[in-house]
Amino acid sequence: MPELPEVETVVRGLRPDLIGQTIRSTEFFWAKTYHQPSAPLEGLLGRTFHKLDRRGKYIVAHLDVGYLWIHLRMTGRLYFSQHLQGEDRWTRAALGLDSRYLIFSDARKFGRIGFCLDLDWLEEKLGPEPLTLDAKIFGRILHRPTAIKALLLDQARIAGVGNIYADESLFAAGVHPLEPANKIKPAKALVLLTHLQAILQRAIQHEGATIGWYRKPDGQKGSSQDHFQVYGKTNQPCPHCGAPIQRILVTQRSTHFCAKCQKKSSTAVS
DNA sequence: CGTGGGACCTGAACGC
DNA sequence: TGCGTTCAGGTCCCAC
Repeated sequence: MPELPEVETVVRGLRPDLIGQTIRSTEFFWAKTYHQPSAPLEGLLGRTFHKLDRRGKYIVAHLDVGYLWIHLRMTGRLYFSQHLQGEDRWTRAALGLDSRYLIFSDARKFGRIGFCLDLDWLEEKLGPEPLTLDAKIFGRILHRPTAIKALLLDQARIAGVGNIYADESLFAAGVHPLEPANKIKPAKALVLLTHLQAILQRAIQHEGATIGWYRKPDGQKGSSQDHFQVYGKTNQPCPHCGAPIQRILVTQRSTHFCAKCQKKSSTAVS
């Protein structure tokens, strides 16, 4: 599931019900879900939720002592249940709260949960938040010959953008996904940043995109997928010019774009 | 230092 | 029906 808008939606959905709750028990049905290295699991017992935030694609809960973090990766879901085993067959962890469980369900088992006493490691790992990124810093990030799509996906450069919203933003801005970032002129970079932010904001308003596994904590689907222009639209007509949407691979990731609306300004990139 | 490939996993969709 | 293949919103690790 999980790009910035989906994670933000999950955080907003959980926040009112989680703040003030105390962790009474912890259960991990799939051991690897509890990320190592992490502080010992017992440290979570008796901890109270003070604040729930998002940083990039990480959910970060501020406890009275330390931090609980969760990364949904591809198929992670979070919801409340009266049952330790959750409501589906993919429950990997359960945190016992005051009167119910916070369930972590994750079909592909890629998701991770951890407990730490500081967030320095996270800040060292992640670039700035795209929604509050200013043009000057964005311009500095583009000062390298990397294909722009690869750069948008690099969490150490910008935190939170994933495959869908990278494709959608590049299309909206008319930038070819393989365009070397340092070939993008400042004016065009500003257009890209503006579209990226608008698209992420709109996706948050639509409560994320449900293509497969993603659900809001209340079990409902998001509707952001109804507004995609190019993602997953291979061979369908471009909404601007009617040319068929192309699908290529960029750093192993499926990439959708319109070859007519998104021209490369320079020669091919490897 | 950067990137390409494989690994980590399961399930859905599709071709035969 | 069933088998095989391909693909998936993410990230990590290792070889080059």
